[in-house]
Amino acid sequence: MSTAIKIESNNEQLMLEAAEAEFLEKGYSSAKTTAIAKRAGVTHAMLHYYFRTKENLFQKIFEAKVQLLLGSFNQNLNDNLTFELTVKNFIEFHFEFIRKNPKLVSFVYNEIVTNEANRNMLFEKLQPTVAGTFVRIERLLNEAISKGMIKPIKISDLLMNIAAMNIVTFMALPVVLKLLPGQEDYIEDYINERKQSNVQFVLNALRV
Amino acid sequence: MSTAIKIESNNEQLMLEAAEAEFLEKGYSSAKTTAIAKRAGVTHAMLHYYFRTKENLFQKIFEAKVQLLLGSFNQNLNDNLTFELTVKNFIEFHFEFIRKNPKLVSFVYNEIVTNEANRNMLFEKLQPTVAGTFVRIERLLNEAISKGMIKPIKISDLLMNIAAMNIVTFMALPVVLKLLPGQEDYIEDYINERKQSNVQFVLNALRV
DNA sequence: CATCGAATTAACAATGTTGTTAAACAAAAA
DNA sequence: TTTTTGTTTAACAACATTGTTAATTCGATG
Repeated sequence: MSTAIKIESNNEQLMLEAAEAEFLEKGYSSAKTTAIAKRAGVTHAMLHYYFRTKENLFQKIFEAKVQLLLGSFNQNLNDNLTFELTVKNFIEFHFEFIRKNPKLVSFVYNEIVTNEANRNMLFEKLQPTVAGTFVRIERLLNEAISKGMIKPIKISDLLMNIAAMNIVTFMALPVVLKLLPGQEDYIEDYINERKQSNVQFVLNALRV
Repeated sequence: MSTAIKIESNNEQLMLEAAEAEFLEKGYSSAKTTAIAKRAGVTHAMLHYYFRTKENLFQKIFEAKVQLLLGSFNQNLNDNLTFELTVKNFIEFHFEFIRKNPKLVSFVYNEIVTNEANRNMLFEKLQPTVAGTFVRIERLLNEAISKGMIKPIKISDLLMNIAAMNIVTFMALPVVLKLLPGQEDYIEDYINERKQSNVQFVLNALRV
């Protein structure tokens, strides 16, 4: 859950947790330091004593969240599996990561779209992590294609489609909740069905 | 482009256009009435004279944008086509709509997520429009499935996947722009390739 | 032209938001 | 106990943001 932020005092911990919740819910510009302080149960002067500025506090949270997001790409791809099974595992791993961190993607996305400095920060951290996984998957993909095991497709298209289908599952939750009125028990079913459906959809699209 | 908002004066027109741009770029809470006024070239008191509150002004824009978004579902489905061609047309129509209105989806999405009143408003307007198209497509889909022409799939999954794959094409633009540095000429190519790729991906996933 | 009403402006008011500061407080070291 | 150091609070300051109001301008109509 919580990432690599070192905590000295108890209040600092409380403020970081409150800031994380507030920033993830509302984004940088809509989050208010006063609201964060209230949420943490401290005076808002405390925030400034510990972090000086809203910007500083945000950077701590944002950096941790970027790390978390990038970490989700560090999957250990087992070379011994069939490509289909590799894809299945990849989709399910990604799906479960989004399920555990439902607000993460739209948070990071919004901040990199609205702030170029954040965008550049993401890209620096992205280079090593993704270059490794990306290249490995691309090699496996192209091997499978040249062996005639799956239909040709660009790795970027495949990854974008997988991410999109998984993410939309959770982005649509506010809508789904309205369409399944009252029966919040079915949400779990909806999510699990989407997971299977996504795997099958992609595998069907890839099969020759 | 511009929707069914009646304009009395020239300044009102300018303010509405400025508000539309500002709200679409920043969302309700980050958009500032002073910025909208400056953008329209009028004093900010003018905004309040014409619209009284930021909320009023926003509602006008938001309602128009919801209408526009819903209108994109009013496709005339030709019953005489093969289901594959119907799907192809549907994907391409949706893709082109998103291309023409790249900020629309994330704008409407953000506002309905963060504000329950907006969510309810959307749902009221959604009932008739979508119920028609949705049911028609579902019927065509189930016919094609029962004839063994395509693999079984839930209509909601199919539509969500199509929407997700199309939308992610444009959501990813800030990232793609960084990865294709300098050569903004290739953006057009990237978009057109995505369009074809999405159609093929979905059709491959559906084919028996 | 005079007048009426709508459009526009400048000034102000109220509240929200970020950030500072001096003083009070607490805990540990001398 | 006194000192010292870091923590916490209350009060304030500066600016932003939304909204109001009274005065002014402008255009049409008598």
